[in-house]
Amino acid sequence: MKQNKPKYKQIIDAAVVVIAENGYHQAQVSKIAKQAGVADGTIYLYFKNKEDILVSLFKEKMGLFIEKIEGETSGKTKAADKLYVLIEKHFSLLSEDHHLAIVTQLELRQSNKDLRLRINDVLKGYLNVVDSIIQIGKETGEFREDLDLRLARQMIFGTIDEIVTTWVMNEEKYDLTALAGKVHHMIVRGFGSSQ
Amino acid sequence: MKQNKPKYKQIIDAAVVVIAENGYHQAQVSKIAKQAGVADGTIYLYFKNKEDILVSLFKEKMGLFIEKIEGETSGKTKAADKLYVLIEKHFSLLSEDHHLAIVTQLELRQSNKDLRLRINDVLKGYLNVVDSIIQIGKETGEFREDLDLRLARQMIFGTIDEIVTTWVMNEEKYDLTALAGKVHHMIVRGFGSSQ
Amino acid sequence: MKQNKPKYKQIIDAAVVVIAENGYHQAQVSKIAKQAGVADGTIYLYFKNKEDILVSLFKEKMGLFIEKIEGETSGKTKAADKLYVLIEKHFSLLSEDHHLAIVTQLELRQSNKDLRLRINDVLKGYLNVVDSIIQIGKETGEFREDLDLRLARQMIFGTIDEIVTTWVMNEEKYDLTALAGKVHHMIVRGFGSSQ
Amino acid sequence: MKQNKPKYKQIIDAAVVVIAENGYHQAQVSKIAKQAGVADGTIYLYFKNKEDILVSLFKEKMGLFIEKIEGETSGKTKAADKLYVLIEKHFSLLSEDHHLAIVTQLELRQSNKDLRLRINDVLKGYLNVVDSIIQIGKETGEFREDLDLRLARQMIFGTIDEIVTTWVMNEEKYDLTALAGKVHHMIVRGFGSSQ
DNA sequence: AATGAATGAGTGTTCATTCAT
DNA sequence: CATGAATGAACACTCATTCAT
Repeated sequence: MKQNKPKYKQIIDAAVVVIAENGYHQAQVSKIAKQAGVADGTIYLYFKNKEDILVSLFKEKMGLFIEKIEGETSGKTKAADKLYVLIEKHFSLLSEDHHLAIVTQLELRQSNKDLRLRINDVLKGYLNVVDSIIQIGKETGEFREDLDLRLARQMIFGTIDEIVTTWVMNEEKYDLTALAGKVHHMIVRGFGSSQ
Repeated sequence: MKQNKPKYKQIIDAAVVVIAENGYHQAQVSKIAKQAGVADGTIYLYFKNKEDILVSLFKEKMGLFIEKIEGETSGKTKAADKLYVLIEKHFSLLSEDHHLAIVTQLELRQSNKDLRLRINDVLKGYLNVVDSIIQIGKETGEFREDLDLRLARQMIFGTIDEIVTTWVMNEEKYDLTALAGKVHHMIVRGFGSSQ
Repeated sequence: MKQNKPKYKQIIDAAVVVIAENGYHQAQVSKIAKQAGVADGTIYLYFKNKEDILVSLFKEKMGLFIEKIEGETSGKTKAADKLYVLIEKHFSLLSEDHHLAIVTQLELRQSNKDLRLRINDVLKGYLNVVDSIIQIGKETGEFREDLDLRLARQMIFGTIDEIVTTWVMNEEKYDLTALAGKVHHMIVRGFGSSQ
Repeated sequence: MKQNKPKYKQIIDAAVVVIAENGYHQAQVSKIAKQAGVADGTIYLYFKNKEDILVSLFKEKMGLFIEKIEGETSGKTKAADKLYVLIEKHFSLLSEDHHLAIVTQLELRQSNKDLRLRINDVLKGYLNVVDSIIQIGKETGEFREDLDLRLARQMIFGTIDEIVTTWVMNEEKYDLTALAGKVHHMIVRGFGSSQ
């Protein structure tokens, strides 16, 4: 398994650093190799081509991301609590990894359509977690019965993603994780004054 | 004012078509020139460089977009009604312009950080409309007093944007405008069952 | 017609020089461009890719070659005389163009199968001239009636080509053209002594 | 002697197969190693470098080739008969070894000048056989006294080689060996009608 | 104003060879 | 003897921009 060889992870971590610090279009393979401390050619012993590095990067990092979030949400029973944990964890995980936040929110989005389609595939794992939370909420009566699953999922992901992206673009000047409560409340209770 | 000369608009419209049909990275200046029916060099009499075409494109189209939405929302008194109109109009305007939808939702996002910052500047006009609706809602008591303006804005924009992007990626297979009501309800009332 | 533009010929002539002096595998596009006094990119305004330069080179040069030989042979009536002129002209034309001789006899043969097939296509023009001479000879009774056209053609071309190649590999140390008479005699009369 | 170790021949035979099936430029050392059933590095225990494989290949195969032809020709007394046997054997040996025919006639010619010079060295053994036949013919009066040894040799080799190459390029669709008689007659008696 | 020929900087990938095990 | 992971040099081609006409 190539995934277990140390150089595989070494190169992926190097790619995150290089992309975060130089931008997507300035992340040449030779720069990644140098950062990883290997020769250019060595990259191609572990990855089919440059795109494969980027997809693998996203898979590895997003895989861990989803795992952690799944682990945390499974500790809660109520859908609303699960949702809170998801938001809070999403924010905190990216707050803790400056480079990864830049890469996933800004740089990787500059990739071409093919790459973005493959990235979206990986994202499906995350969206499945979201879906199951909504489903549970509907079943327990916490959420409206007539809630549209797809739209609800898109609202949750769209809101979280937009908030994180703005935070990254603002150079992470404020405490993202601290916003989790308010965001959670907006999603669950909406804008309306409680009457 | 160059903006009033016929070739200015001609080139921008050509850019929309070329980018929509070929993708951002295959939208060479020479292709845009050909589509516009002018020589390559002529482009540079109206635009400083390629980036300038894209920013101008976004400004022109988004300007019209904002104008129309502002016009429609001003016809409503209540914040919730204004918000509904904004969502409905946002969906319908993009539904009506296939090329523009592809360009703004998919292709232009592949641009580099600089260009995206300038695009965000243009977007501020739209976000101001959103802000004023939220503000009105808070003042009239329609919306919660403690609603965080920035977060609310990000939720509205993030939700709408994610829904439109998914719709475009799904090749616009379903009726986007028909979703306005549900989306509006989710935003204003949240997921919670009405108690 | 691109073929009439001065830079087209300029680049082809540069390619002949560069290949002759550096060898096929050391004839980089940038070297050819430099020799031609144009920018690298200019090459691609006149040629589809590197292979296209080489095929065009062969077409142009071999085209002239065939034209001249056809012109000279048509001045003779008897097949044997035509054949003599063909051999003599073949030798003298390559004797006069040192660079071309190296390129066609040694360097261009290092190309891959695809390119060689396209080169063979061009050669067909030359072989047609040979064929028509043999045909005439057979019709006039100068040559044996049962002479196999294909084999005779291959003997003529194989002999001439081998002699020229050896001469080029020996660094053109002797007078090639002076050999025409003997070669002609060997082909027409064979090795046999008195008949 | 490395030449006697089993892996030496194993690698050479692998090279013939790989070059014949993939072409000269697609015959990577790693592919040859795989075909030979050894590790890449093992190649370098038996050969100085890649070029050495090819030269050795040519030496081994051409050595056998010359041996066989020498053996057969020595069984004849008259020069013309020896020449016939040489042509017939040359054709039949290559007809029997499809891979070798492709490698010697098409693929190995794509090598660079250095390699071709070393290949020519090996070829000298073959040309010496040809020379001795011509010499004998001149001495016995079978061939013209004033026959130019070098040109006669080049005619014989050039003719045979061209005929074989064409046959290989035509995917060996016809019986090559059957042509020996006609070719022999053309060389010895020429094109002229016997009067 | 309009043209379009010319420019030239920039980069992913292959593969012969080495050498520590 | 044998291995095979690691090396790193080398190059065709694109395309935004310019400027002489």
